[in-house]
Amino acid sequence: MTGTATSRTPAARPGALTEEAARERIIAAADELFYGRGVQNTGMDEIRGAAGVSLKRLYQLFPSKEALVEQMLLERHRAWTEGMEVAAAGAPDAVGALLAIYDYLAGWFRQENFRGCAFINCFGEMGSTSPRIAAVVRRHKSDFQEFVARLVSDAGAPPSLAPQLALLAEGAQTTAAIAGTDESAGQARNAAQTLIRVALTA
Amino acid sequence: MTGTATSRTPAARPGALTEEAARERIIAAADELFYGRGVQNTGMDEIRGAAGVSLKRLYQLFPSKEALVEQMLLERHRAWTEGMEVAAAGAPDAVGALLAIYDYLAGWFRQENFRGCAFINCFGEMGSTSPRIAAVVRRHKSDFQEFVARLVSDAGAPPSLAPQLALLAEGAQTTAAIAGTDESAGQARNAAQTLIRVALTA
DNA sequence: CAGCAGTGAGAACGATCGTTCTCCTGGCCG
DNA sequence: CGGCCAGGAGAACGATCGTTCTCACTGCTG
Repeated sequence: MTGTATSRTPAARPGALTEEAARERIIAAADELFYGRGVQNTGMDEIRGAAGVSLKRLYQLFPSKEALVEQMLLERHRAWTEGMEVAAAGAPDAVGALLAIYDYLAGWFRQENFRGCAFINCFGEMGSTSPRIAAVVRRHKSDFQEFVARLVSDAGAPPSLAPQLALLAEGAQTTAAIAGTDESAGQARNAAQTLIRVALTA
Repeated sequence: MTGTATSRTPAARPGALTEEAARERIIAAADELFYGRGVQNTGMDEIRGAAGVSLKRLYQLFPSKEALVEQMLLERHRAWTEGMEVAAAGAPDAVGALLAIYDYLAGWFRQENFRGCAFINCFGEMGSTSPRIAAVVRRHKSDFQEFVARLVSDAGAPPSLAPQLALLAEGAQTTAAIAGTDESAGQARNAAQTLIRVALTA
């Protein structure tokens, strides 16, 4: 606003990172550390080190730790939504799309850095002190509910099936995180199959 | 050990609390504060204030914050197990006992201080840094799995039903916590009813 | 009655951490 | 070529917090 008319992008500095690149590296570092170790067990200094930026740059792009957590959750939400939609789109039919949810979860659970749902973890850690974070988490969960409801509708099943299938997915996530195994995905898938079959033949 | 032969209980001091009473008050305060606000958002000083004991006494009874968290979780585990067993025992038959799980959850969700499963919350907050806490959480969840498995066996249903019903209970807890409503209990109950019916008529 | 053991109240300590500030270096524009 | 602005590295600051220590007191024991 107050700049001169020639507000060129400083961008292409040789040794330095472009703003976009710095943003991405910071978010990636925040995701790995916050998710892997917990938000409160990770200092901003560690994020800086892992991202390879200066503290100044870090605070220039994200005004506070809370804002960084929020942005990393939003990015995770984007990736989750995209992953779910791709998985559903690859299924042969509407019922297959619903079951694909649990196959997607199974693949996630098998990743060695899997530590449960980042949203649930952050909610437990900051939900009571940060309304912004709590809102992002609620939004994520309600978006997932809507996603499942859409697939249920496509399959021609009654709407009451959707929250039931969502509960199975939620339970599978926390169970896999705590037990440290991926079997809950298959169990949820089997239960979902039964519920879908009954709902469709009613 | 090194005390004199007359190791009497100092117990009945007029103004002071007995060791047992202090323990209970501390655990109660820890439960309320740790659960309501998160472990890391609660200082030992606040626990002391809420329990009405001195810091010295507090550290004498619980050698560290981690130990206090562990003991409060163990107490919660006891209360949860007892509540579940009472709820199941009050049901007319084995299927009713399984469904009573979700009624018990519904009652819990409606409590105004409900903030999700304390074990999941603590796991997210300390699971990666405290093996002791992680172990208590895993034990709690596996005990619940066994409890459900026993009821499923009593009902004459195949063992594969048990983890499915447990997933519904887990999902209902996190969903209720984040959404702030109790409807997930009813949804889980309905889904459970369907799964049980199918499992028994197979 | 003298002494001691345990206690309450709270100060003190050491560490951590979120955030800001200082200093310095190196391109870019005029 | 000289001033200027952006950025990097890291020190510094202020607050919080887990844990321990000090000190005065009280009720019991011998």
